[in-house]
Amino acid sequence: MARFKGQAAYSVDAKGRVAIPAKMRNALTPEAQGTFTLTKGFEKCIYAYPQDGWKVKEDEYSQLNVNNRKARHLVRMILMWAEEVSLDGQGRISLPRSLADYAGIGDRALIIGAMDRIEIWDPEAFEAYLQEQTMDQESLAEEVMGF
Amino acid sequence: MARFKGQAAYSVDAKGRVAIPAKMRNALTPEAQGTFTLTKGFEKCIYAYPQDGWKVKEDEYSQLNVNNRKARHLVRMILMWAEEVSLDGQGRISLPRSLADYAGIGDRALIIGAMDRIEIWDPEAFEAYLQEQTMDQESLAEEVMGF
DNA sequence: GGAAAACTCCCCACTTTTCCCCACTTTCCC
DNA sequence: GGGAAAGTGGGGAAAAGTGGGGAGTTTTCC
Repeated sequence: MARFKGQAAYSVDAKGRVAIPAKMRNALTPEAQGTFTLTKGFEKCIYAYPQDGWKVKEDEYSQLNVNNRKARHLVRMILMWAEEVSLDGQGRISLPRSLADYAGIGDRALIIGAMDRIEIWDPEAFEAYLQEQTMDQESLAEEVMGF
Repeated sequence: MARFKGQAAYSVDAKGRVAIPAKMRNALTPEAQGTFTLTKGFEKCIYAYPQDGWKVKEDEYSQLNVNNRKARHLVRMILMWAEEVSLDGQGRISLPRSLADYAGIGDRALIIGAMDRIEIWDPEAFEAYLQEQTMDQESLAEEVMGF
């Protein structure tokens, strides 16, 4: 499965298209077939899963208990915003209006590799997100990874 | 896995390239394939992990739970600055602008071997770092290793 | 129901950046 | 001292990024 890393800012053209960084395109496995599934991120951004990685996510959701009201709601919320997009000849995808609006994306987008997914942010929204995060990286690493 | 040691100062050319000392290049295992992953160091410098060493780090991060807010943040902070670079025919790598800026690197760079990684410093920033460290080496060794 | 607008998915064209290769200088080491 | 390896610099081809045209389809709205 592809592992994404790095970050770069790209322009979003009048047609709502953004380039996916070449480094991330090259990290895609052939199984992904140049296709991503986009969904709402937990933060104010768009998550883009390569097709093969999304399959795994779907399997996880399908194992949730349908008899649990909260689980049903979660699956709805995630799937209702999911949309499949493919790279065009120039290595771009087009952002669905609804998701771009949710993430507050205008004519620039910040693209961040985050392991199994790519995140697409409005540059200013990302700045704001960073401001909210108070914990320094060393303490965070200590708490999360526990050493 | 490679173990790096020693230090040397090199020039950074107009294209942002620095030579990796031959001694460190020779210490690389074939598995590294002449490739490094660069990230922000905890101090004001760039960390360069050989590809095989970085793989181990990445495996740790991939096991973090994406449904945990702090874990998501940590992965973002680490991976967004991570960039893969390869040695060119002359044994150089090119420093991404963003990381060079973070480390304050201009036209000279100090390259230091630090076990499983290489550190790339601005010579003056390293001087300043040394000034800040007040504890002498003997007491340091006692505190860190003398249990 | 039909025209206009919007959207999608192909292209092609241009600019900028990256990277690969060649050449020269310096250092190292026998 | 001489050859090889290491370090430094730059030119040019190829790739990446950006913008737009236009055909075909769908949606909107009168």
